Amino acid sequence: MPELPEVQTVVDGIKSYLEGRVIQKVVVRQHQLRWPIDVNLAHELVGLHIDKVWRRAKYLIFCLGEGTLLIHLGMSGRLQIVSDNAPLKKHDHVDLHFSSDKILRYTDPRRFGAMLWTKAPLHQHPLLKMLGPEPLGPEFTPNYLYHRLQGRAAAIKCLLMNAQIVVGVGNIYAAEALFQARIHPAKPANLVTKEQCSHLVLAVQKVLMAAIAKGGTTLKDFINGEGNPGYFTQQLQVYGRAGMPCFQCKYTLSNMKLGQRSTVFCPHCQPA
DNA sequence: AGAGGTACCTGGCAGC
DNA sequence: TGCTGCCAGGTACCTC
Repeated sequence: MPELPEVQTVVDGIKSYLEGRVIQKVVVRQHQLRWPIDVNLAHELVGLHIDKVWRRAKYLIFCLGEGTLLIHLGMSGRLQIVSDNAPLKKHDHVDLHFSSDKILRYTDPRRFGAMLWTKAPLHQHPLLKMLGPEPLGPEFTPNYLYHRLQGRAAAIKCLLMNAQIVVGVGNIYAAEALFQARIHPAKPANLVTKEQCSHLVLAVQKVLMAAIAKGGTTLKDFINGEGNPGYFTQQLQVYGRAGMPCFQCKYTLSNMKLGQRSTVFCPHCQPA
């Protein structure tokens, strides 16, 4: 499942190939993603030059001169550079062709992803303008987090996953960061202390950077088109380990639902 | 405005 | 074996 580290890995992997190329042809086999792909997408994109490929939150952003292609991988999306005669699989929804024998292929079994074309300035785009700071950027500081949590009674984990507070922290990394910071996931956000905010900011950055470092491994699979979903799993301390002993204290890890999401934590290391 | 719930979708798995 | 039902996940949108 693509979280921020994997999206970053995808960007790092494809940008050097894509930047400077001109889109020659677009094939859309499945329009029904999270939002339907514009029926004119192919018509709009053909002939455009890819100036820049970058990431904001979990969105991949292709700057194409007169407009922008926004791609979200949702839960199960993949972007691969493959040979133009690579065999077509069931959920290969979109291909971008260039003046070479390689294509960019978008695959997404669960179709929670999105591919949107916009000519509006990016800072005004409704999907981007409400986003909080990047977790690895200079704005995400203990002070910032502490102030954003004031007056909020919701569980800290829910706010950590709220993209208006900070982007890119999904269910896995929220659980891992709270464990590292030794904060109970259900703790009301306004009761999290300044000191805990310091630990939490560091923990979020640490788990994300560790995963990005591991993403290098994923990158190979990604380029080879083999796909290995097991990345980073060896390093997970709590996620997916409910009922198993805590690596730190051997206490049995608990599971609870917060915001409809399963949340694993250690009742001993993360006291209420 | 904030909090909680729902919808979208499919593969994988448990239980019958 | 085959069916049913639940779960996982990100995020916009709806309701209270």
